[in-house]
Amino acid sequence: MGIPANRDRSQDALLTPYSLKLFSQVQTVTIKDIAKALNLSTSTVSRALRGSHEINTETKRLVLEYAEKLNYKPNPIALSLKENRSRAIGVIVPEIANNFFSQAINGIEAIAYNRGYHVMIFQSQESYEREVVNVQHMVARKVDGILISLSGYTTDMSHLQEPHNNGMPIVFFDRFSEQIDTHTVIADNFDGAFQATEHLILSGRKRIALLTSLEWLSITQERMAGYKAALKKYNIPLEDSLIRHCGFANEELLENVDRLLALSPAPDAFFTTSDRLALSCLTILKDKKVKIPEELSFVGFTNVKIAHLIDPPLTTVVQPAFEIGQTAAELLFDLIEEKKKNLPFQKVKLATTLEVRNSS
Amino acid sequence: MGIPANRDRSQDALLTPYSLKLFSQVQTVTIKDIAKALNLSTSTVSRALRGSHEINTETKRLVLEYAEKLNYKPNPIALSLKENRSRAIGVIVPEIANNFFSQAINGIEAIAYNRGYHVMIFQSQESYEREVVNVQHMVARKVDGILISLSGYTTDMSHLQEPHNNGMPIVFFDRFSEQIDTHTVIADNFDGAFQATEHLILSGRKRIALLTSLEWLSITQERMAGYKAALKKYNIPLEDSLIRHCGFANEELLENVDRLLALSPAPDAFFTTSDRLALSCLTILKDKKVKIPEELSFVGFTNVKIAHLIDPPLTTVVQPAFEIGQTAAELLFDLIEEKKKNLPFQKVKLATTLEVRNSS
DNA sequence: TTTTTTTACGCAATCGTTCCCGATAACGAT
DNA sequence: ATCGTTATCGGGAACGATTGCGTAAAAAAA
Repeated sequence: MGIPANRDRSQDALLTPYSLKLFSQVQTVTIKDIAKALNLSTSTVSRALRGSHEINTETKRLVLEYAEKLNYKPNPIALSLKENRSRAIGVIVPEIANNFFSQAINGIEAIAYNRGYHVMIFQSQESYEREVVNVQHMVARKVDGILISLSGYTTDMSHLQEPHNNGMPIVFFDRFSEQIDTHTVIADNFDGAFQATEHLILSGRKRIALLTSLEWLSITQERMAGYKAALKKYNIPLEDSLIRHCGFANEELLENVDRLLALSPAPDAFFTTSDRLALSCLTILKDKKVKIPEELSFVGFTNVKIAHLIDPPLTTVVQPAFEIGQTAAELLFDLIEEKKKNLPFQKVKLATTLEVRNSS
Repeated sequence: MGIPANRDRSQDALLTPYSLKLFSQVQTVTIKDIAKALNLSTSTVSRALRGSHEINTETKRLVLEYAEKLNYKPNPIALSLKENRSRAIGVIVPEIANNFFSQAINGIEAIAYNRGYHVMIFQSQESYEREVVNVQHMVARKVDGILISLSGYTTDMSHLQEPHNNGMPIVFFDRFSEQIDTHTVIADNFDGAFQATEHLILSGRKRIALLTSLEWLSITQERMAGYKAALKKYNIPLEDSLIRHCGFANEELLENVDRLLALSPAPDAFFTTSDRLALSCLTILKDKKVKIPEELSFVGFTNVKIAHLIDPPLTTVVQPAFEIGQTAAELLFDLIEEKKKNLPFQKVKLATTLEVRNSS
């Protein structure tokens, strides 16, 4: 009986709980508020706020003062919508609970904050699907650029290829893919692995097991190559059964360690090429009462801060994580600000250091 | 002379350098594109996309199909601008390179992703100023809620008080302040410290030094209280000189350790109540060749994953970091979605566990 | 004094989306 | 024949900020 079609909506409005008004939004001062208060147009206020010369000095003063008084802050979302950018960069790492990555993030943030950019951090949790979702979210949120270290299971690159083709600046660090032509920043994985292996050889080890990450990862390939090169230099025959690839499950690692220890002759050294592997592997070996370094030398490839506190103090290849983050961020900003836009893409390689301790 | 007002724009398009098209923006399909292509209005398309009943089934099908084909994704920025929300929550922690916090973040993300929210992670780096900037940025970006563990130097709360008063849902975890009335999730710091101290007492220690964080922090207060309660229970006199507060600089810690060791009689146990303190302190003690646990028992309050690998294996109070993150996130979503809006704010306390190892 | 220039501001479009109103049929009921 | 319903859809105003263009008045040049 004469009930309008939108009855529900008006009722909704009436039924809106008080708390919604109270809780739903943080009111902010807008340029419009300032304009109304000072009897100016929004365009004038806008120009005054950015100090345009075509605004009267007195007017500018009025606007600036009033804006200051009301604590006016420009709405970054409105700006993003208008300008298709966000003054933020996105970072994707497999996990932040990993010293290498958290240090790299610190390096990135150091550079970004200096340049007035914000950093959005995402974890792929070593999941390809999560990585895709994160990339899409970042793109949708109009980040000005992306820094990424690929998840362990990322082989298809179309989620990065598409934004890359459309002009989104992307820089790889640590784990990269050749499929996308852009800047890359990595530790000198080859040399790090070479040094570690050479160190083990020079300390008398001959059957050096290599426990390494998923085979197709760039870091795995490079570290494996360094290992092989060192063996070759010292004429030690390469034995495939000494090389084991591990995913991210602990059982997998346990099985691989078992197989290695079951070899005869058994290996006399373990070189594990990641944070996670090194520590989990050490745990397993200690459980098995393997004496380190007497029965087995042990070298890690990790950035744990407390390698020296471990029993035995852990010999480890350390990556310049902070610097890697810094460099990657700098290269990204070069792309974003199109400084050196005609220069070819670089592959920056930063030196690792071998910290020799008692475990080898 | 009859030049239309929008002449500039068409010229712009012509004058737009190629590189701008190439580099500046990732083009996306909008609702307008779909409307134009299908000869519909944007409102119809919008409604069709969200399955409104007042759109013809056939029209809906057309729109949905076309949107699918062009891979239409709604622009979250436009939505945020319109709806004053972002479907994202913000997290601020002192530092992510800390197992407790990174585990808590994982707990938060687990809950958030289930609910279809994104998580924005920020570090205060134990700096009050950074914390303020981060909070403001999150508020400006219209996060739907904030999870925060306060920086070590945050005493003034106005940066949180203001958004809180304006209805921004905020939940504290780990480090909180009584100044803001909202949900809080913490480990049972009192009980954790009590257990650790009691454990030391029962194993025969009498002069237990407490190395703890900045005095005014909630966690410090609680842990100190637990320590004192345990002493009292066993009638051990409280000695102020055994309690030392440390900031975040290493020299400060070194000085405090020196003073403790110089006491006579010297302490026979160290209880350090944070990740950072425990590990740095252990490093110092090992440098000084202090024998643990013979000369000195040592208990930490940390979430390092490799406490068992340390020499000596570290006795430690472990906080349920992941669960703390989960619980905090759940409470935040309760606030956001106004489920239990009339319930009083809770202070959730989750049990810690004492993992006894050789260092004590 | 007349013309030109400068100064200082407002108008309106735009970014992508939603949603409040209308508008226009078709249809059945009076 | 008139009217109210219902089903479908479009117009246009928001959200907050920027910016090209137009233009009045004031200042400068003629």
